[in-house]
Amino acid sequence: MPKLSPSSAKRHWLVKSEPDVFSFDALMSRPGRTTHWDGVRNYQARNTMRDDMKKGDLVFFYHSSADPTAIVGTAVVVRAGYPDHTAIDPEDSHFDPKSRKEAPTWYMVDLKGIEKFVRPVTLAELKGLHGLEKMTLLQKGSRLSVQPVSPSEWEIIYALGMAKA
DNA sequence: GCCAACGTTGGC
DNA sequence: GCCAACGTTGGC
Repeated sequence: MPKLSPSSAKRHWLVKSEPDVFSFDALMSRPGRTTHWDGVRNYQARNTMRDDMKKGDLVFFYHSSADPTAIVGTAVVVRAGYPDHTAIDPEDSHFDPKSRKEAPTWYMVDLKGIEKFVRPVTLAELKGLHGLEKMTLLQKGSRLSVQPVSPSEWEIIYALGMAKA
């Protein structure tokens, strides 16, 4: 028998990062391959991190403003949403005077890198794949930096990323 | 560097 | 509540 699953099924997500700012390799080089996903200042992405991302959920790591733009690896949520302390630090570039310690506006999660893809799965390639027509990343004008990935989308992309060339 | 698309702010 | 102006994102 499989282990009893928690109350809700594991979900899948995608986070964007500019590799010049914080790359997947940088994540894998951190102690414990783990980082705070801080600095997100968009309400929809905030809601996702605060309300929906749970420990154990799997995450694609996407390089934006890169050459090429691509999904480059996987991570796992190791801590669910909690207040983003950079929002209440006046010295921090992500400081937001509207956020207060007693009533945080912004949230973050902790991510741990799992696997670097054998090869990047580029945005250009994703656009041509059957089964990804509804993927949030591929919707016109989509700019969400934290977004959902469906189980079938995850399967298609993961298989490509981990396939021996 | 350009610019389309989006989110936020603030005047009214 | 409307909407113009502005700032940001992010592909190209």
